[in-house]
Amino acid sequence: MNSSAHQLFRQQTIGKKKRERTRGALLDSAISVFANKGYEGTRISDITAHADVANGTFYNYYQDKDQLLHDVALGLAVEITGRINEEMSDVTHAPTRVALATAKLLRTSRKEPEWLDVLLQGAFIVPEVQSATIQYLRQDLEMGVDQGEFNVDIDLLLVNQFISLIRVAALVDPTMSDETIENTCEAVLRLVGMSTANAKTQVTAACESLLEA
Amino acid sequence: MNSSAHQLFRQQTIGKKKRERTRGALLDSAISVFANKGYEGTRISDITAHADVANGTFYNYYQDKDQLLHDVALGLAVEITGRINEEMSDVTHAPTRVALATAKLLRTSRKEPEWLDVLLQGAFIVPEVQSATIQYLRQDLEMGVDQGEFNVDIDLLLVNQFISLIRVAALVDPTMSDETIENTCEAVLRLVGMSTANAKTQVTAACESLLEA
DNA sequence: TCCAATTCTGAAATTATTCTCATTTTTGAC
DNA sequence: GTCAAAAATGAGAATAATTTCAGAATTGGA
Repeated sequence: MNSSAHQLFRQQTIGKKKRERTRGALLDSAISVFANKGYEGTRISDITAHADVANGTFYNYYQDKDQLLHDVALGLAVEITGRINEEMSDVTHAPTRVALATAKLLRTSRKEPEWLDVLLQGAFIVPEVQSATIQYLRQDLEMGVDQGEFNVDIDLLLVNQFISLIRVAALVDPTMSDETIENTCEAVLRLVGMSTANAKTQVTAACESLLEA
Repeated sequence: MNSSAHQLFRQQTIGKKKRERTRGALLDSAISVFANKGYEGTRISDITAHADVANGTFYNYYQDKDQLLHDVALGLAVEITGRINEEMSDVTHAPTRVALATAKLLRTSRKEPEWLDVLLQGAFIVPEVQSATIQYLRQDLEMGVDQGEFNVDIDLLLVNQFISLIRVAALVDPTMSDETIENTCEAVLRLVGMSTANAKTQVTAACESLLEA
């Protein structure tokens, strides 16, 4: 086994001592297996087989699947939100930020479909991952209201509605076509109270700036 | 066991011969157990214990959990969509239909939280249930576009976005408060391209007509 | 009421998965 | 290169869930 395209955690542990490298292999394998079989459907042995280690090795690192999901999903949350936020540090217009963040997130999912899948599984199971995921989003939404661009109350329901639109995109179109990305960006802007026309304009602008970069 | 509040399938099989009554008990128990433990987390023995029958009895009716979920979710889909459609047969204004159907669905969920939960689980696993669920919704959405009220393309992505907003309401607020219902109705109307103000108006009207009935 | 057909039962066989730990192998500091 | 510490191994014990089926119980039509 060990045929993952991605190498997120192994990348992060190159040069470190063996213990961390094996942990990285387990985490990377967990991403692939959770994404393909679902968290509930995954057996410990699926992960050790994928990571090319013996079954017992798992227990040198984690007591159960839950702890593994926690680490994997939180690691993904930090990685993904970190990258996106960094790339948007100079954008101050809330609708642009929201459209850009959504498009960037879905583009990540096109390149690494397993990442978003597992991140979202984690966000619905591990509270800590949910908080980490929601945090940035909420800021941008409130910024949009302050700027008079979004016309809606920001509460937990809205934030979860937002996240569920992201999830649906990955579910309906796992290849994550440009069309799906744009439609989803427009949908989230409509959700926060922008007109269809206005949403289209913002998304077109944001997606163009994405192609330049 | 056998402590369910609801009795959907047993109700439908009263008077029928034993075989159908036992099947009804299994189906009702499946609703409760699937809702509380999730489909993946449910053991055959959880269902037979809840239905107060022996373990082996399950195998007189189904070969595996999948077949049971199919019957349960499809039964719920028929029951729920049937009821709602019947009650709206005289409503021809699309935004009213959509707001009303959403509110009615979420009110069902307040009374029988397990029903919507299991229906939605089924809709994401059993294709036949998905079709049954989507069918009516799509008609109303297209009607809204024809009437010039909805300003958006109707495709599979949009329909799934719609359903995911329903799901989120049940997830975020299992008690399904009036506030959650209204907020969700407004959100779906914004999703299909209505303005925040317009959506509010439609939802207020629809919810009032709901209180009269 | 009777009794053949139907349905249910639950102990036990089967299959699946987790978890342990004595032993072997590898690591990396010196 | 040496060697004590660290890590990995994998067979098998423990636990868990599914599935079967011969016999017991129940049903409902006559």
